[in-house]
Amino acid sequence: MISQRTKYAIKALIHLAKQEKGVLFTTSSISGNANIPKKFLEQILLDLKRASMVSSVQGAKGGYYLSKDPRKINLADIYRLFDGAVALLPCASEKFYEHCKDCPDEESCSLKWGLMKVREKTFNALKDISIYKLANHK
Amino acid sequence: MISQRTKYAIKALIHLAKQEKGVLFTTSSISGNANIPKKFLEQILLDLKRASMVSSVQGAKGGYYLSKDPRKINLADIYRLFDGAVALLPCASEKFYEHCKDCPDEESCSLKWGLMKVREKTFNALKDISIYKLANHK
DNA sequence: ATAAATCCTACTAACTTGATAGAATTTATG
DNA sequence: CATAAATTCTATCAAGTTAGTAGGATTTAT
Repeated sequence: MISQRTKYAIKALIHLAKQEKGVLFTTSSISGNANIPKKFLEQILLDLKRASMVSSVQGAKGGYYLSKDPRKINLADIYRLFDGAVALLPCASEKFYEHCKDCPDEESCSLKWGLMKVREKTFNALKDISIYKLANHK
Repeated sequence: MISQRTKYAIKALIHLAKQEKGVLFTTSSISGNANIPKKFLEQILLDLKRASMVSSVQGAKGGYYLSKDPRKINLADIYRLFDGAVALLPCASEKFYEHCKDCPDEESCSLKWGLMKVREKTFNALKDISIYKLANHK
């Protein structure tokens, strides 16, 4: 399951990607359009900014816009930003690897082996879905 | 991420699958071998029993054994039993479907469409890994 | 100067998770 | 038949996470 944060982030990015580029959107307008609590969305947009997916203009008449080609923003990136590891256990993770305390020998752990296979397939599936695809679907 | 419950369940099932069938294992012995807190494992084995993956013999000299062909127990089944939906949102789930309150039209929701594609790939990956494969790996 | 906007930090209620505890029940065995 | 060994069942709890709220500081167009 993805968190609300991730879900809202994706919806906000789709919203931005549907517009001509260069156009600014305020938190309020995205909030209203995508049905996301405004103050919560503020935090999410800031995180997306820190991750260089969006940029902002401060002050009156300011707002947010996509700062990256929507073909190059995909669900794997967004998922990792808010929810962390794609893998089902830290020991099977690429970006969030952690050693399993209770594992005597990770090399020979068949569970780790299995979960790494799952991770690869899930990662490919997530990576294949870009914001561009979502914004232009149908 | 999978919960500890799911992780322990898989480890316990692998342990049972590695033995000749018909042999009984007590909670204590599995707990010791697979490094799982005993009282916690008790609950997990009961859940696995209710799901017909294992059977038990009560009383002294009792214990648990695999009651299903380990080729037919896979990670998707176990995941769903303890952690629920494979899909990343309830609206994209097959077994745990729930309508999205904030979605005006699920038919045309591109996020749902994307997450269903991800769900299918993840599900196939999970389903492909059986307890038999894990128990006989390497 | 003012209003409109982003930016930043702290807080909190509700829920979930990972256990632990204790007792009831069942059954093999001496 | 008494006992010990095992499953079965239910309740409880501490710690962490999530989803959101609150309030203000800062920036900038007009």
